[in-house]
Amino acid sequence: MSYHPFLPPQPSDFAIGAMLGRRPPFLSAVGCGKPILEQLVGAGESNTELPSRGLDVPAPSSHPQPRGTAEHEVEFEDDPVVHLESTELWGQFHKIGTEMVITKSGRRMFPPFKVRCTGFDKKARYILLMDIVAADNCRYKFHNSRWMVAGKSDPEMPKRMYIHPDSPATGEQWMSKIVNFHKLKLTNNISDKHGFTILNSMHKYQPRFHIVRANDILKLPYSTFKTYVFPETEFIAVTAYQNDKITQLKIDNNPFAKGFRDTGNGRREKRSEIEHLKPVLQLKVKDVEQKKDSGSSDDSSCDPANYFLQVPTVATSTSKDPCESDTDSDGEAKRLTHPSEVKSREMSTTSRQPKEQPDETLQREATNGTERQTRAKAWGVQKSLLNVHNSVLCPEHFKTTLDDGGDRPLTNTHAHPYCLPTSTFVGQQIMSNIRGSTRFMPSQSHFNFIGSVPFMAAGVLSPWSTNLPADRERCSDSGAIAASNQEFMGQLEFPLRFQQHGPISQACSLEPSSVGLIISQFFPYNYMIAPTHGPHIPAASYRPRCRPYTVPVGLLDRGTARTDAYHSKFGVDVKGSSVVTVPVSVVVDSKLEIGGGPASPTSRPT
DNA sequence: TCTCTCACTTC
DNA sequence: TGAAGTGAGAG
Repeated sequence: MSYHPFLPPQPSDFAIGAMLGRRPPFLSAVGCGKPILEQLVGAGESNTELPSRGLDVPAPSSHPQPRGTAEHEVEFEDDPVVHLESTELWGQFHKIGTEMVITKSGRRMFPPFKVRCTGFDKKARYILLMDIVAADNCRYKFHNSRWMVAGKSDPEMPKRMYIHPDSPATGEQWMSKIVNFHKLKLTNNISDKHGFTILNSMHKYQPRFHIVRANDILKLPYSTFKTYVFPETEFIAVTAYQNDKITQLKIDNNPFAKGFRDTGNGRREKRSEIEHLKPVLQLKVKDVEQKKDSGSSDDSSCDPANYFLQVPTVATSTSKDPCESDTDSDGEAKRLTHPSEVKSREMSTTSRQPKEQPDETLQREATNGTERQTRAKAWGVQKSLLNVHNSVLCPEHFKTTLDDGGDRPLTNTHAHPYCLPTSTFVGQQIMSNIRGSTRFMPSQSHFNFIGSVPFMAAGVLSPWSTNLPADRERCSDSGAIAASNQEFMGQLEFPLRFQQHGPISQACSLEPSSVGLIISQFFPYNYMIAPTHGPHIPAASYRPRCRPYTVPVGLLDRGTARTDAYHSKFGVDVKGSSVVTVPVSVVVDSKLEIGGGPASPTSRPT
């Protein structure tokens, strides 16, 4: 069975659509906390059993074979299995409700997205990619210590797909290392020119991992995609942390935030101490001055240490047990590769909590909420609060994905990706399926003349990129957004835009005259390819300051994917069998992360 | 809600 | 040594 990302969704597309940005009918406001897995297999496949406690898995035979066309059956002789690393850590975050900070200058994800791959054909070459798609069509707010739906989502940001900088590499190389996507950066800057992944704040997202068997990035648009989703990596993008527990978890686990750990000598304590010291110091200085004026002095009173001793201990809302030593200076590598340590940390974290009564917690959190509102009022942004629906998302919605609510650690099942069966996407299909485009209508000739299409640089307008604010305005209400989406789907228009040239730190784009032009017209992503990649792409094809191609909304994410996701039995990694299409604008690092292999001379060990 | 600066960290 | 990655906090 195959589908095309630009064709109207099929009835069975609901579940994946939920994850890919299309609002699923069962994921509406109240009580929408169905497990993602349930969403995945429940909507379109009514006869599909849900994995009870993560153990029972629908037999693959009960699902339509998610492979692509027959020709791809032949093409794919491998059987990739993907395992998410740091599942313990992801699980800890997921239980609370993972938040990822997005900034204008770009922020990394933490926990980092890392996978371990097996089942590759050792000799074949693969391209590994990652993208982040909207998990639903909702905007959220953090209210009363919970994430709640706060209305319809804002218009989608331009989609970008991140190609792992080692791509393409042989299966042997990929399998020899943990594939790390920590260089991927998140931003809320819609006009970002670095190739960062652009997200909307206060929206929920789901990272996806893709495997493409191809020996050349230029072949991406014609290649078969195998897509993997790890529900525990779902997160809400924020410009500032909302949940103190997430903040503390990040501080506890991210080496770069070590300075904020209570047990360290970090700035948090120092700054707090200084803040508390200020009045004391001022008084003391005053006192000293007065004494000086009176002709006397007190050396001891001039010793800052004495002032320090007079300052009460600073307590934070998420204070840790002072007895807990800070032995995590080894960095994330060690931390993330020792689940037992992570687990013990989790227990340690838990052990800190009992000192605080639930009521106190609620009271404190409510107070925090009040403080936030007060602050919001002060800054005159209360209107956003007045405009929410207050629809309550299942309070445990983050927890429900794979957690059966029992004692089973999230890790047990979180390691298993859920393949997203999709379909095969080839150029001819595009040709036969696209209709009604009025702008940059792809034609067969585009394919025939790949490589000879003139370079069309900056300046081509698109309502999906720089015009997005206008679109946002037009879609100021949910109906308009839906209408907008519908309009886009209905017209099947493929506006194209080549962004202006600009500095690119995270990635560079491919010279559009080769294949980018074609790609940019068909795929709702930016295609950004690193200039430093191996011998597979002629150096002449790269233009370091070249632009990514911004193409609008994720059509794939608008209901074109199929729903019959499935996963393997508990304890067994899921085999990739989804075949998506459509990459699109792909972002690639200029630095390599997995590596050391012969085909990746510039790579370095993780 | 968001942006910016700061002091701290890792690498 | 310095670039880059952190959350806190002010605005």
